[in-house]
Amino acid sequence: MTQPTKPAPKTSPIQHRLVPNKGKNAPRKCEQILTSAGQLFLQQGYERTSMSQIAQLAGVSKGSLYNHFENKADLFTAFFEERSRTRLDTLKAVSRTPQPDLRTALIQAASTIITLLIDHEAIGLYRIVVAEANEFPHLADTLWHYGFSRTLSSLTEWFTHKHEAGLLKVDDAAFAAEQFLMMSQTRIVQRTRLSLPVDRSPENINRVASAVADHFLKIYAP
Amino acid sequence: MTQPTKPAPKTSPIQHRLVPNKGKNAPRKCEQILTSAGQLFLQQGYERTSMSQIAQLAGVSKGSLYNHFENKADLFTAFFEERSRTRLDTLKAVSRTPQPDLRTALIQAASTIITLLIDHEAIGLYRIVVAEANEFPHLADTLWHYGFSRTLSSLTEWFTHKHEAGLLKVDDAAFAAEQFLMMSQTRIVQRTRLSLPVDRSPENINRVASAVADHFLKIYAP
Amino acid sequence: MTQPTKPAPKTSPIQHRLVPNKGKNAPRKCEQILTSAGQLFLQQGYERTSMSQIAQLAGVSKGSLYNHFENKADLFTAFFEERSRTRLDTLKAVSRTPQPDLRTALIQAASTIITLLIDHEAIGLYRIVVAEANEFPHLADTLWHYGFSRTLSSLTEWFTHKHEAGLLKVDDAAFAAEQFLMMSQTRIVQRTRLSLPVDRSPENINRVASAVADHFLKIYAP
Amino acid sequence: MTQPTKPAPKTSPIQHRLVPNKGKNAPRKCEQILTSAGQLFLQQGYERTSMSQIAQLAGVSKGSLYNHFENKADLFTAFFEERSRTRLDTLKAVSRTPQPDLRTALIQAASTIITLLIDHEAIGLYRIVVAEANEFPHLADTLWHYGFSRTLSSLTEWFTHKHEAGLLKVDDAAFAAEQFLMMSQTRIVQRTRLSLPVDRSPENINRVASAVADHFLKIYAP
DNA sequence: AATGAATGAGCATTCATTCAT
DNA sequence: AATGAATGAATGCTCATTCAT
Repeated sequence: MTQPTKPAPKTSPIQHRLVPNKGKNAPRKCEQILTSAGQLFLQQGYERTSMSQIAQLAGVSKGSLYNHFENKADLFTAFFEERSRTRLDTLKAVSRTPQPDLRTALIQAASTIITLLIDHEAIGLYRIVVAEANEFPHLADTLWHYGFSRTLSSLTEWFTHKHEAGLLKVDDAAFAAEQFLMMSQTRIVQRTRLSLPVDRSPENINRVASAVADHFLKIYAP
Repeated sequence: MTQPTKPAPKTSPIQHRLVPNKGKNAPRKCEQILTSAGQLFLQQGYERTSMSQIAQLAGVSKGSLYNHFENKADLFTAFFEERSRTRLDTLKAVSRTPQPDLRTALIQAASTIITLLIDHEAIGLYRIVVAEANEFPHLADTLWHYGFSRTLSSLTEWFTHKHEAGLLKVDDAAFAAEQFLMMSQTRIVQRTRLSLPVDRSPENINRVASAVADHFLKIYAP
Repeated sequence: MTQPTKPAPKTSPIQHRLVPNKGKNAPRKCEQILTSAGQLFLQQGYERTSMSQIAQLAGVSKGSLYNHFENKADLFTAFFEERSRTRLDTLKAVSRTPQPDLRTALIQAASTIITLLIDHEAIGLYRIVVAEANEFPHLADTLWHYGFSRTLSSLTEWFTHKHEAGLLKVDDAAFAAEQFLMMSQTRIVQRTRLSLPVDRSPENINRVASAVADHFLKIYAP
Repeated sequence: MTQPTKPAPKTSPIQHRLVPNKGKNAPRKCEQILTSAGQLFLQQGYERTSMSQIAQLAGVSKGSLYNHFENKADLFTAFFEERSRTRLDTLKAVSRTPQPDLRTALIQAASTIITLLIDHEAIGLYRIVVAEANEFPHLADTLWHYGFSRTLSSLTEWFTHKHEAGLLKVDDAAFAAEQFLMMSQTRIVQRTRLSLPVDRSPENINRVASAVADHFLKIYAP
């Protein structure tokens, strides 16, 4: 390898090509930068992360950063979109797995949501959106678009289907979905976001998820 | 303790911050500084606010800042505690006003919570806590202590009382309180925090509050 | 020699710069670069013009610049020589057009000189020579060689001829030529060079030119 | 002395106070910076001079520069105005010294002008004005205001006086003044500005000055 | 207490130039 | 000949903090 900072060539024929890529190792630099930037942005936020730090962690020169991204804000946005897309992709799959009965399905859905939302990276992304809402208003759009929006659509569709099947009585399925998402954030997610001490064990997650499911059924039982 | 740059012994993370005051206008200076600092911190966050900016807005010299506060982090903490205390004081009054029937009381409580939480300053404080959770972990304690904690106690007490009166069937009043608080944040509060467009009219607040109350009653009706 | 970063032997400071040309559109690239470089150098000066800018304006890659020119200084010199040669060529033609009487001829000569010297590009070249006199001392030689030198020779020859014809009494024709050139720069040229507001209308040019001619005749009338 | 970089206290009760000055050594820092900046700007021009260089030469920290001047452009402007004012002050005194006869006076005036204009610093200031005419258009105004304008007024007044005394026949004294100034720049000044080799000996200056005087008299003799 | 000049480390960004492709 | 990613030094400037007055 002629490139000193890159230990292994990527052989996968399928790769994301967000950046023009002539040689075979061009995308690696870009990914490397994005990965390092992400690590730092998530940990320290936008302002506390310097371009020098990113360059150093990525093992490239400071000038290289500017060959791939116009400026710090651009790099930040690129990182955020990429992470939002790849990270939250799984959220939309909530409720996909078929379950014998509705209650079990709801518990599983709530449980999945909680688990996903207290994931280190999801917390970081949320933190960033809230922190930089004034400076980078479009981050919220991105997070909403790739994150909540899809989850909500998925849940809405699901509830509508159950409504038609007579298993639930949901007049405003969209609001119900939003409410379900919100109720799932009670205690564990909420406190985790504030870095407050909280029991995040699977047992506790399941306990909260069960309560959410039960309460949801009480509200929307036909 | 949790403050990064100042190892000084703080006997309690939450305490009333009083600056020695000899002359008659000494507190003026201090207040002036805190007010200006608050304005800027809430608007731009910790990192983006410089001591020079604060000094300029407060109309004092840069050096003066350091006569009243050890450093930037100390000033920041002082501002945050003062604002949390004075601002969120009202939150604890939720549910105080007596109402003819329970549903109306719940609607009013939810409505008050929503209105308080989407207030410009409350949003700013929340933003700051989330943004600086890594660097200033004690901010969350402060916010919790002065904010949610009291509201939750108040609600818990209320629900317990209603339970004993046979008007509700609440086994875990603390969880119910937390859930009520969370449900109240559906849609309006949640989206406002992300700076997403949302209808914040009194009518819509009331609509959401009513839904919260109805659903809460469905869950906890005896 | 006089070039700061390039020690390469130049047999003469002034020489025709020809770049090897194999294909048919090779000179195109070179010209394109020189044209774009010129545009930028004249507008912004040497330091403020970056190689990236030049490459972008010329529509070539940054690397290409270095295939045609050793470095920035070399490109700058090449541009300056080419422009000096092609631009100031016309200056030598001053006094060529035959006129019925001497006064008319002098007026026309002064008028031509003024018009040429306040031309946008001539001003730019002068500006550059003066600005970079320390860093690129040979620019002055080039400008002198292609510009003033020829004009002065032409004028000197002309005055000598008139002297021999008894129409003028010029003992030091070279000094007279230099003086004529200098007097022609009174007011209009001088102020234009400093970007000061000045009336550059043909009428005013003619007025100044007439004054120059009349005064010149008063000095050197036989 | 408490200040390490300042070897001697200024005791003079009269001093230029362009910058607020509470202590006794505050103005020194400012002067020190201006002096160093001037030295570098005159030598290398605006773009090639860096703030670091200035700070280093002045013996102050880079940050200090920004306590006294808003930015590089501001420092540059301050330097230029101060130099223009103090330097060219003497120019207005041209023609002040009484002389037995007009010719001698004219020679002396021309000689003074030439000597002043080929002074190292005057050349530098002129160079800077021409070089930065696009970026800093107000420099020309400053130079004109403090330099040529006053000289021209002085000469104009002088010529008018001689005209009224019947010693000259000058209809447009202002133009005559401008012409006298321009003629004085023939050869020596002109070439010096372009860094071209030229004989700058007092004898040669006197020779040119005499020619200027004689020719001027031929033009404007009554 | 109050001031504001001084500091020097750090910031984002640009630059001319190189070199493997 | 042409490309454009890579480099690392240098740029103008800001920052929290100190300290003599």
